[in-house]
Amino acid sequence: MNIDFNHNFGHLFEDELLKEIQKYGVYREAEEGEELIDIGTYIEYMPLIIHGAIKILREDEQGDELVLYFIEQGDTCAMTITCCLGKKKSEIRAIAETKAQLIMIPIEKVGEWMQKYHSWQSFVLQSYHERMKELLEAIDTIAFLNMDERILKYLKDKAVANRNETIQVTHNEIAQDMHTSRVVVSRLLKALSLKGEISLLRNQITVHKL
Amino acid sequence: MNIDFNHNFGHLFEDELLKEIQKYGVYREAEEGEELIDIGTYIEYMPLIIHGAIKILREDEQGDELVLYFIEQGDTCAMTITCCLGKKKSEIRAIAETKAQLIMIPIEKVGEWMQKYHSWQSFVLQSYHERMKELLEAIDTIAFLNMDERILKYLKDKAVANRNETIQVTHNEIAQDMHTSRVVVSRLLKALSLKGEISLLRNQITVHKL
DNA sequence: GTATTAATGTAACTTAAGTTACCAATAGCA
DNA sequence: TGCTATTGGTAACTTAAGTTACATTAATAC
Repeated sequence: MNIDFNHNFGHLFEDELLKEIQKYGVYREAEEGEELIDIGTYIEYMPLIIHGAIKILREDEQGDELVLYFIEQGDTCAMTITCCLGKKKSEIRAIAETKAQLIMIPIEKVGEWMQKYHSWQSFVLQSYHERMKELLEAIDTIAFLNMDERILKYLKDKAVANRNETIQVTHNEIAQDMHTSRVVVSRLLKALSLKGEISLLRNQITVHKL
Repeated sequence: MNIDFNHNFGHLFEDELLKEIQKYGVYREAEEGEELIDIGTYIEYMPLIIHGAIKILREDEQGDELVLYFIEQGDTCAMTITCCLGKKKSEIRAIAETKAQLIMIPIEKVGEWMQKYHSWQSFVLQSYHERMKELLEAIDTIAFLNMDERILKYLKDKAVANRNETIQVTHNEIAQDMHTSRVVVSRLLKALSLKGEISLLRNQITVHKL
């Protein structure tokens, strides 16, 4: 089994479960920008991220997007779990933020292991709790913060997900992820750079004080 | 056991589990407006709602509130589940929207039954999924809707929770629940009534086309 | 190098929402 | 009945954010 897998998940699970993951899990790689899950599709696997980061976003009827949060290695996408178990359609879209390596667990195993392995049950419930907290944080952000604070938070989250305080991104991409307009983003980025929070270059932003 | 309990939960659980619930569950009543869970407190019981409705809300550092959603009889508060299992603090506040009757399940039983009873595991995971969907809907609402649409949705949700298309509420209460100001609420309520969506009386709003 | 495209800067304006201030209507109570 | 507190109405203004329009700059293709 992959060395990164053991690094991220090895200590969480008992040996027997690790063997089962090795047996039934399917290894997969994703390129940056690749769509892993689309809204409205049925999910057959639950992904465990062993390397890289994934961007989770929501879309309204008009196709306008809003990034909810980033998930990273050691995480899973909790939204997929009951989608799997209940054969429900996905409520969110998942896009590889960076090149990523995943282990895909077939849905039938997810429920089976919940009863069989206590460590797996804890992991699944813990994942739910983490994702719930992320959603609440997303709500706080859009409900209680101004657009400039939201942009700064987005940049910091993105920098953490990319493990680099300098990120490659255009103003237009930010505008799409935050469900606002490019002009507004440019205006507020300028203000943030004047306040010394960030440095701007074409296609590139460096976040200070991460 | 309470007749409403059997009506709402009886068909979900096997007999043996129902007996355990009867044995370990603690019956509780709550008056309208009573706080059931506060942010930052440790949770010892997971509530099953057998009658009434509960309002779930979020608060920022300044103490500004935002109502996330209402839960009703037959539901539980999924946020409490991992709070229980992981001995975490509550991320939300829960207030009885109406007079309510609850069965409080002690935390140690919640995890135990997850492994023991498949119907309980399904119920808990299903609850998580429902609450996750509610949070996503809350995000859609604040991210994609204008304030007038948000107010109308709030009124409809509240009417459903109260099982009455006429609700007793002041403009100021709405403003607090929606994290806006009373003047804005009055202005938009007037516009909604002119559009024929609602009827206004002092302390009372009737929602048409529920 | 020059043309083309993508990215960014910026002014000027519109709109939704928040704020302040004050008044009127109603309910509840002494 | 009249006083008081709560509730709601509304005008006038401010502010944050969204929009339109166009200019400038940097990257890339040719």
